[in-house]
Amino acid sequence: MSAEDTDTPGGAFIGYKTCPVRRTLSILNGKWKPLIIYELLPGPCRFNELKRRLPGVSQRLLTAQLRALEADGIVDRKVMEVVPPHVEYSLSEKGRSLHPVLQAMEIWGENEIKNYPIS
Amino acid sequence: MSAEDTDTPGGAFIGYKTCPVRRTLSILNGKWKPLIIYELLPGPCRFNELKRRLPGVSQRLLTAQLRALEADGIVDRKVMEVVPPHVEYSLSEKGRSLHPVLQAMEIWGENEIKNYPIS
DNA sequence: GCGCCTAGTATACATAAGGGTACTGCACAC
DNA sequence: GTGTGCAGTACCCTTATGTATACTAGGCGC
Repeated sequence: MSAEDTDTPGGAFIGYKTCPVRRTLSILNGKWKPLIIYELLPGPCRFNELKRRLPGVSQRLLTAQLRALEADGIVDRKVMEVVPPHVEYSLSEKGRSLHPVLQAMEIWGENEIKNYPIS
Repeated sequence: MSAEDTDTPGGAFIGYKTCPVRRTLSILNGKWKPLIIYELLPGPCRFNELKRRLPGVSQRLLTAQLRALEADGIVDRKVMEVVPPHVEYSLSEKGRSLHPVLQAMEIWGENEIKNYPIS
């Protein structure tokens, strides 16, 4: 990494402009973001369905991380103006391009669970 | 993911026992951990050299994340009893097995930087 | 024998990120 | 009119991370 891009106005990663790993981490740096992307890989999903698929996440956090992913162009948010409200989240092209990263995580985790099962 | 492993005593990931992605995230969930592993991939490295290679990290954080990675069996810590002190960090076999994950992140980041350069 | 060097460790304090729960407004079922 | 589902928002609290400083122990210059 070059030492020139040491700017990080909003707490983003120093060096995300030039360091590939930091650039990727600047997108995936939320606790739930990789899991959200992982759950959206098969196809679009509504808010509460996503919440059910991600045990442990709170509404507040899920909203916040979805908004961040939307701002980064990873997730698309489609609002149907009906009652009850219907909001559909899906991966953008850029989001789908993260598939190999999530897949690598999945493969490593599968191997870990197989070799070192817990309780 | 099954709903049974909802235990997470110390703030670890719910479901890390059975969900592969969560299992991987339970190891990589620190802001600097992926970068530390990335920097250690080429070979062993001393503390201050690591610090120099990771602009933006503080001594305190680097120490803490190295200890966490050590506890997870990702990083080996070798202390030479000399003056001045000499401590060498390196990846364990388990740590090296994370190479594909870091590589996927690197590739994605490279592509991003190429397609969407910043300033 | 005093101050400065290395390679860290330890402490204190501030801010950022994560988390829990209650609450909204509207429609539908009962 | 009570309960349920949807897609959030508001409020408050706990971890995680960031910053700064002081400390270890021996060796070196003077």
